Amino acid sequence: MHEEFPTESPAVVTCGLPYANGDLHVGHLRTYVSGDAYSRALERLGQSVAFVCGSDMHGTPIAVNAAEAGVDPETFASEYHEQYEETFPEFNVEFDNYGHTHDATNTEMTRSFVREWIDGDHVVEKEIEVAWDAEAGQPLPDRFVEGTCPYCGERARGDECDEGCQRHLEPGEIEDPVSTITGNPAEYRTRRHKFLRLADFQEYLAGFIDRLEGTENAKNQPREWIEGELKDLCITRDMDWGVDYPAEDDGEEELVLYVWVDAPIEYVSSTKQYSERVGAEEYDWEAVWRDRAEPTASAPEGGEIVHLIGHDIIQHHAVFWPAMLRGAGFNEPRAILACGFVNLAGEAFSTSRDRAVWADDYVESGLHPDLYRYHIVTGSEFTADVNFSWDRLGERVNSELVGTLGNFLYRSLLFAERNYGGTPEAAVSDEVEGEIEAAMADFRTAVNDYRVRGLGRAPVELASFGNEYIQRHEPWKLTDDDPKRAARVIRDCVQLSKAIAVLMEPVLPEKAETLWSQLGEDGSVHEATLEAALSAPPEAFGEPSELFDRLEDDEIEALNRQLEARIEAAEGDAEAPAEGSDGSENGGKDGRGAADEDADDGSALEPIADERVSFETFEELDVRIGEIRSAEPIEGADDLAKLEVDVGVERRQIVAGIKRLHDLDSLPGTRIVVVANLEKTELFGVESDGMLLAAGEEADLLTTHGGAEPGTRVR
RNA sequence: AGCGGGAUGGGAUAGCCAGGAGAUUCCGCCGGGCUCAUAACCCGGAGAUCGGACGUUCAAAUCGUCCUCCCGCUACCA
Repeated sequence: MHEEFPTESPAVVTCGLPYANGDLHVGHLRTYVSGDAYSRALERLGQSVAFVCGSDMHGTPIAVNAAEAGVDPETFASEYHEQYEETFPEFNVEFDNYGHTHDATNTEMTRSFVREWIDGDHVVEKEIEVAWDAEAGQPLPDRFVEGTCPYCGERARGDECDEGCQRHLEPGEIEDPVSTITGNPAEYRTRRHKFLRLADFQEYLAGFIDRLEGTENAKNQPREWIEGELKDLCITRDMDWGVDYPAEDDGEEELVLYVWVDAPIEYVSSTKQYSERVGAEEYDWEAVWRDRAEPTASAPEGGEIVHLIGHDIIQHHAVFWPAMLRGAGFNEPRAILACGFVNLAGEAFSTSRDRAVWADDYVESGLHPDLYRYHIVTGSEFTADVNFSWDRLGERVNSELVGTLGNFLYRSLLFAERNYGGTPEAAVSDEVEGEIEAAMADFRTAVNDYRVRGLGRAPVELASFGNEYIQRHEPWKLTDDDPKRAARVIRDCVQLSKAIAVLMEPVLPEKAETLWSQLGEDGSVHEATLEAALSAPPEAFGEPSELFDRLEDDEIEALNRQLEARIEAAEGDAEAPAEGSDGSENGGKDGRGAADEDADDGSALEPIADERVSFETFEELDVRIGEIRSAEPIEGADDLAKLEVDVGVERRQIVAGIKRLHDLDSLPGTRIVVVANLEKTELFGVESDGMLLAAGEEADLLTTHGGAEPGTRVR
């Protein structure tokens, strides 16, 4: 549907904005390295391309964490912004422009988007009830309120019943709301908010999703939203940290735009900044982003917009974002590439528990950035989740980069330099030329199919062919007997080396540049196009050196030990989940704080509550001995089991979260302790009439010591 | 619950959209070769009923239906 790369019109490649609220880890870097590699690959094809990004500076978590740290949000976010700017180049991720959402370009751009929506009559105002913390004197947006789900009775966050029925909750719906900031009950106040009427774009989005290219997950997942009913998107928040809503009258001065409004617009702003720096003749941001053709009903005209993101934010990019662009008369994304997450031993990183491999860890390891790049880009399919392991990285570096790639290049160039002082005079064989052409074709296909992984494999496969080729022709035996043939073989190997340099540039940019100069080339491989793979290298070049060093076992072991110790500390320990581990500097990273469910996992004992309850209050609980009669898992639920419990006077059906923690078959006959007069509720569609008591994360069931019969009251 | 992704020799992973001999690459294992090269490189071998069942087809890892298990998303996590 879209024209193949390279196209006449300019392209822009973006990466999801890092949220300026914590340190970067190797999971984040997967996206940025992939984006960098993809953008470089487009350049090798001769595509005009800008690679842009910026820090996401707004939103409630930053505001709250800044307040906790006693600084203003701008200072707080700017520190992380500056840190990111330093970190990316350490991984050879080189943005053409790296801005942030709080700069003037983005603030103005965002407001102009919103004005377009208002002019196009896509914005509606509604009065909604928002949760309010009287003590803190502030509204409680989104996750800063917790309470009880009105539908299923489970504990829920303000915006979503995350533990129970999974329903999205509108502001005001949640029962017994409590502020996660102060722990006080939240009250409700009526506020006027602005909404983007997404339904206006329903039909447009249906067409868009059919045109969208990229990874399968990005093309398929949004269909659920687009084909369903699109709710109005609340685009304002009661805060003072953010981009001010462009007020046309009084009374809205306190509203800022929702962080997901100004964040993606930074893609446009950052491109504009790049354009302004290099000049519009060199790169014109409007030619990319503006829909300048007659706005036909279907596809707009413009440049090629390619977004690389983590697969957690597909919806924002494939539903809200194109609607936002469309509503403001902008071009739409051509492709979205959504990558999988990096895990540790099958489990997600937990930044709050320091269960992660941080960008700094890698930098401090002294390993070359290109090694990480190669490993993360080629180690698995882009969309798949992947386990990070130093062992695996070491194995692949030693066998593929040192053994196959580095070794071929070194033996070829060393042989060429010693015997011919550079490139021997001979023609490249048809076989080798064909092999290089095939590799080039694979590379082009990988770019056009958005297979980032394919980019890194092409050079190693060519080197593998080279090793086999040089072995088959044994030039070291030919130098005396048949010098002409030897020269031809080495000429072939030198050409393969040059082709490898070009092909490896996207994934291994710094190493490719070193190889380029070893070949005696002037200029930079970063300027070369794919065709250079077939042009002759300079006649003379100097003695090469090994491009990659072997990673020694003890080096890897040391990194492994560090990581294992950290995982252990994160899992088992009682000490120091949040504030603890490495002091004040870490305070920011724990920012998601109370809302972060994995922060309070099997950790320190919580203090006994200060507030005492009266004996009468206690008496209100009817706690009884029960005996489990049957226990069966609830299909589809991860943790829930349906129990039938004999409480003496009657039998009760009780749902409990013990599916994974106990062997259900062995439970019948077990005496347990039950709160018998708890309100009935429905969990996962199954009625639960009572609650069994269990201790701790492992749900250690409370039972009896003597022979108390079912139905006996517990006091 | 809905949606998305996944299950492939001992481990890790390709292949699936466009069906064509049981399949890629890396690690590990066994045997051989070579010595220009970083104990590297090259060749050969053992090892898998491609998660399960049914179906479509001359032909299924690949297409369809159902099932099991894992991971993720569901509007503030890359």
